[in-house]
Amino acid sequence: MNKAKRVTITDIARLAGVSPGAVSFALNGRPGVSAQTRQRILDIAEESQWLPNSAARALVGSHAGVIGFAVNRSAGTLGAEAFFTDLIAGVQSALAGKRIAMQMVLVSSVEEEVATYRRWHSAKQVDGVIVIDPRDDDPRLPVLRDLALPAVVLGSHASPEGHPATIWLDDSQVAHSLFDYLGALGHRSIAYVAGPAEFQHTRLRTEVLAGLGERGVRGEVIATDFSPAAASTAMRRLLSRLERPTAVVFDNDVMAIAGLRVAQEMGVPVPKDLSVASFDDSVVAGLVHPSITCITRDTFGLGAEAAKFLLEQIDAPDVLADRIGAMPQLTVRESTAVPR
Amino acid sequence: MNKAKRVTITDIARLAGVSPGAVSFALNGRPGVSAQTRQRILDIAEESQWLPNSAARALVGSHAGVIGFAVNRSAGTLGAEAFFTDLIAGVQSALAGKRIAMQMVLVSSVEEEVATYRRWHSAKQVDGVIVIDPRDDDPRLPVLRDLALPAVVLGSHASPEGHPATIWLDDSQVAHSLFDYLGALGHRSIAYVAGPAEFQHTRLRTEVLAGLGERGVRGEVIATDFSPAAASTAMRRLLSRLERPTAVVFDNDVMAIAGLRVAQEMGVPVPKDLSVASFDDSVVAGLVHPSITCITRDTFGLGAEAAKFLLEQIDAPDVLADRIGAMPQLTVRESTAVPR
DNA sequence: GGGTGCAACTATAGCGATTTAGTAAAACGG
DNA sequence: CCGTTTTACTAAATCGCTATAGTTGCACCC
Repeated sequence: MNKAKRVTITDIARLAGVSPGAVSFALNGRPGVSAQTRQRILDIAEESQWLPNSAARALVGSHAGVIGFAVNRSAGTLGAEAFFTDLIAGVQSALAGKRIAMQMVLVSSVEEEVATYRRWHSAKQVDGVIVIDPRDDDPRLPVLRDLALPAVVLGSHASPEGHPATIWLDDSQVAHSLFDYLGALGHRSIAYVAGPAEFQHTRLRTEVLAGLGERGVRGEVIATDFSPAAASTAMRRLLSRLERPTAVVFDNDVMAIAGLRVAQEMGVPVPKDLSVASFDDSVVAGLVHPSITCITRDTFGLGAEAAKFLLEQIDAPDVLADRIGAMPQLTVRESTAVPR
Repeated sequence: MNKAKRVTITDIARLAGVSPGAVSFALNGRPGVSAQTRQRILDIAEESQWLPNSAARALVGSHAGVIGFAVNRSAGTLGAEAFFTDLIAGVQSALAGKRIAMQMVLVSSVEEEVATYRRWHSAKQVDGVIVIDPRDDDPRLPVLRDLALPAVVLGSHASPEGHPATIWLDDSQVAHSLFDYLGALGHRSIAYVAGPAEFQHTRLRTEVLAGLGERGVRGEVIATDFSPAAASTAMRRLLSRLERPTAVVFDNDVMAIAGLRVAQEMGVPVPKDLSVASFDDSVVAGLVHPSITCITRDTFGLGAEAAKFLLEQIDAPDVLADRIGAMPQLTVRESTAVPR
């Protein structure tokens, strides 16, 4: 068995004939060694394939070299939505090359999420976290503030400026761009099959839809748990009524696809008799037939920006300036049309 | 600003009036302290919300408390496939409760993947890894063996038994269950739109299809990069020919959905004139119209099993007994039928 | 020429756990 | 009741790295 003993800075120090301290200076680009010695040390480190032991580094108090991502979704809905993988892929793209890893954990409640942050902080396991799905009166934000754990929140929330840093996503704008589009097409009865009511974006979207009332649009909201089954049920109920809505908007693409299927099963032609749209895009939304009109967000880019922002904040926790996320675009596809 | 100073075993030792060593014994259920003292220490630790500093633990040489997962897929195809999220969700389910985290990284080549394993091992960043998509002559396996890094490989590969441990997935069986089904329906010309040729499962499936030649089935393989665009192109080419295949099988569900759309665009009724099937299932595959006949694998369960197996191996690296993964099932849906 | 400054290092003290060796007191045994 | 084992601890080393306080040696300058 290959023992593969790990190379430490002490080994390098011995090889270079200097003290471990000098090696540390050299490897971290700190003053305290001559250019010549520094180069010699770097060469030896390279040759002997030295890699820093992250545990030791984390212990001495600098960085853990890890950012954390706690996802509060059931395992089932996780796999269905492309949002997470896209976001993660974006985060990874920003982390590539840097010696920073991402730790991910699935939690099943906000309480558990908060506990995870506490544990991560206490165990010095992560340097910062990415937080999604802000809620009204979000219990996570004060905790992150208390722990002084660097964080980037994606979305819009009521918290005052400052920690935690936020990439603001203007959900009202987003809701407007989709609902206004449907209104402009002539739809006067729109149903919105939403996710859980406690999410901030659900509330904002609901408000925007309600706001269209002045313009003669009757809106209706059905809360679900994001599952395709719930979407099917909602759709079936909507289409069984005498007064059907002429457009149904879903919170994500999987629910929209589920809804689409129900419409087809019930013989309701889309988009002729019914328009369908989704607040979330994905590759598949553009591939099904009819393809689904969606709000297209650069989730990958968002993930990358979030990671970069987080890293900046970890480096300089005091320099805080919230950012505005890229505005999502409306992608009109085949599933929406002028109502009959 | 809340300083939130971290509690260490030294603090607990002081509070309990014992030495840090005794606290360590107590907290780890090791002999060396009286039952009474142990309880007192545990109580104090609980009260003061002590949590082990994982960096310190990793440094002394026990465990890092982290398992690693390096995914070699482009960011784009990652989000499209539910496989990864399902697998990850499964892994997480097995890790929940235990104090073990999962680190994930996206790599873009096998070389980079190998380098990642080297780095992880050298930096003692992970205790073990999960390896997917085995290849012919896989360069990763000898490296893992050399590093003696605990690992679990998912799939079938040519390596002799022993390290790394494997959960064998019988891809020939899987291929048989799908291709034989199509053959039994009466299909005599089957196209297989596959992933990259270097994957072991691509080869095995190709072999099975070729084997059907004796029974009068003409098979044909088109290699792609797993992207829906490539699937569309392949499908368009297949359907433009005079002699169309009567069934097309895709390596994953997203490609199948892309192919389905092409068929619909070209006015080829599915399943009447063309059967479509996929080697990978997902929620969406069952929701599109027509729903797609798939090989359904309990990916979530597989992830959970892989994680459990890996943890066992980390605990006892010498006790190795490969396992047989659960056999995937054929899920017949609307997209396949007797050919005209 | 002796004080001052600076560059280039070394020595050493942690960080928070684990772990081994050592020690005092209690229990045991004949 | 004395020698031996066991119990219940403490003291101290250790992991790999960082950071701070020295310690040289050499140039500079009035």
